[in-house]
Amino acid sequence: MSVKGGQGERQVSDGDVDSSTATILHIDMDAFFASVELLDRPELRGKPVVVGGAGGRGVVTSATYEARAFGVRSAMPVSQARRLCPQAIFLPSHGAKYSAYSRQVMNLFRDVTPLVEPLSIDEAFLDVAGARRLLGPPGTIARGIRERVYSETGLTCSIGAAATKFVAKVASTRSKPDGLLIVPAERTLAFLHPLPVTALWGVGKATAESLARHGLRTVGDLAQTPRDVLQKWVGQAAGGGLHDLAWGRDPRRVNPERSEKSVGHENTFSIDTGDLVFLRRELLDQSERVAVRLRAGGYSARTIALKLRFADFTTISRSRTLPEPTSTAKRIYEQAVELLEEQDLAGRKIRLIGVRAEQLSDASGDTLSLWSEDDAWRDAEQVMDAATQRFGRGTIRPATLLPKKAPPAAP
DNA sequence: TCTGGGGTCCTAGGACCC
DNA sequence: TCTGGGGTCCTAGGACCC
Repeated sequence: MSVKGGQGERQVSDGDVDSSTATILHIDMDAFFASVELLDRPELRGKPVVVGGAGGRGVVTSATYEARAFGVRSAMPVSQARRLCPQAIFLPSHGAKYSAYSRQVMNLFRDVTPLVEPLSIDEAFLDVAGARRLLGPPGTIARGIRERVYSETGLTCSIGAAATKFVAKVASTRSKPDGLLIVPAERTLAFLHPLPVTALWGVGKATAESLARHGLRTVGDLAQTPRDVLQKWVGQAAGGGLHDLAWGRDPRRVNPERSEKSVGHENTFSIDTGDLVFLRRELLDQSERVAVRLRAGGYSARTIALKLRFADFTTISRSRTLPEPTSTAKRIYEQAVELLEEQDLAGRKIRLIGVRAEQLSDASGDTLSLWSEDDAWRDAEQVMDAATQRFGRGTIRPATLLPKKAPPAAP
């Protein structure tokens, strides 16, 4: 039996498979950013299209399957992608557009069940156990979602259905693109054990190499290795986790209410710099963005972290925990600058700087009431003035999210 | 080949407390 | 004199994911 999809029909799972035990769906949009771009550029359909950061230092964020055929992959430097596939069409990212489509499909999922856990901008887990009475078995629900996603957005997605989150995730990956793969509970081990260890969520380059040194290449190999031996090789949590996953054990529930644990912004410069005035100005901009997002989410942060990446790509982070939580740009900026100025840069050039707010809590009772947006504005102006003196007026791009002169509305 | 920006989670050592 | 044991917090770094 084939699965009705968007652009074609693709058979992945056996037609008569009983999906009743595969109540967790993992839904993953296909080549999401590139596919969204194609909606506006239908003439590019069927061609290699690459979405990536503009400028000399960009990486590929999304590539059509036609581009992947040339070896183009996500996270690859755009310069390398150009060499692999010179005829590809390279497009810049449009983040706001992707967010809008993301919201649309997530809301569509919530029509099926409230138990939707978004994992990233283009994927989510759904627990459809409770939706079965109304909507039928998970396989039927999944086919319905795939049709609705395509008819309402013109985008295709792939769905894995299984008894656990982790197997559903592996299944959706193996069904790509534009596919559906159902793994009934009783077929879990037969499905998992032949797969390479790299198919497991959390096994990347380093872990795969470490496992290979011990002769472990498949999930079945992992399952046959005693748990404590695995833990010795790759660490307590990772080893135990891998052993559980290799046996299909994954008790994690679909959690629709997961909250953020940190909020940050970072920026890689087109040219490495050691100029402190420029770096402070960048920190101010980033601190503003972080603060705005904290307040929008109703959060305060107790820890502020600074991230620096040097010209040689070595990366350091320095963090400090505050006496009390904050959601103000001023405090965040002050901490970040303090951490920056404590570093002995010794003339080293910097390619990236970033700020992150950690240890988030509900904002009630935080320091926002003690601080006015006017304070932040004056503070911002001082830094901007210094930067303008240093670089000249025309070269300073305004910090886009500096507080407006109008005071914030009282809560 | 020359490496983005958004995150999560884990480890490990030291401080500190009981 | 030679030195426990556990728990929690803080910090730095790194693997990993999309």
